[in-house]
Amino acid sequence: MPEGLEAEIWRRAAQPIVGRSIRHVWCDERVAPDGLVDTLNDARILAVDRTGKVVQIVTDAGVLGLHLGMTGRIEIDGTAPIERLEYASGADRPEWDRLRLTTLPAATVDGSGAPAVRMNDPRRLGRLSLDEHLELGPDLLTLSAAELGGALGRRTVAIKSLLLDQAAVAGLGNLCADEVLFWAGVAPGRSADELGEKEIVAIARACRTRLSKMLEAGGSTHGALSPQVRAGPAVCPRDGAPLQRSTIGARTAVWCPAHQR
DNA sequence: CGGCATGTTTCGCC
DNA sequence: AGGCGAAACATGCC
Repeated sequence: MPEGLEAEIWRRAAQPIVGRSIRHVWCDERVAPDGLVDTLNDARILAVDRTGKVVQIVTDAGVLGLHLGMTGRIEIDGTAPIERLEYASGADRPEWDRLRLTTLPAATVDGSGAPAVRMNDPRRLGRLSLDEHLELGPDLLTLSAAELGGALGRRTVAIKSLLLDQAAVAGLGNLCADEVLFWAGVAPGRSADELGEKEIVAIARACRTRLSKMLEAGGSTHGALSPQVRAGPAVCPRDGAPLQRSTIGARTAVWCPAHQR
């Protein structure tokens, strides 16, 4: 599930660890930069932030970045804010753990000794970073028409590909990009530079309004184009026309040719 | 077995 | 130089 919405859910859920000290760090060295463990041991957690899809644990010794990839999940104090991933195994095997971080004080909720932060990622496309400089576009939840217009420029890529470009707009993934275009009434394959002002306004507005609703509903899978709708032959939830599946930018786009033009 | 999956990075070609 | 598209990465599931 990890798109910007999931990262935001995890960021919120992680706030209880702010103010604690890191007692022990373990990580899968294949997905972490050298020196990460030594740097973070005994550091104090100052904040948990989000930049695009990246959850950032800010400490007085450095910023730990959690990139979830396609199948990464986070547990806080032994509790998973998002229980299961739509396009990943329902299993949760210890050998898929990529980060275990314990704190003082430890979790107070259940006294189970569970890590304060645990990242589990079956597919191992996710990774950890330390003091990484991120060059990302404006955030998906607050995107303005002016910001989107600036990102479009003279780009000739499909608008959907541009929305997935993290340097253009930060935090959108495949599901949210389809969802936003669905509500904005714009076909995903349209060249970015040929969009009119009204369409730019509609896309930016759809980001702010629809994505906020999806966030409160539970994340990227809670839109009109849910995984259930995407999976099979389905009709448009808005007008009943047959939905179309296309490959755009090497990803599957689901859209309604009747109202997305 | 083939194909597909919420993501990013890299490579070759304009 | 920089935009663009395809391929690669790693793994599980249907």
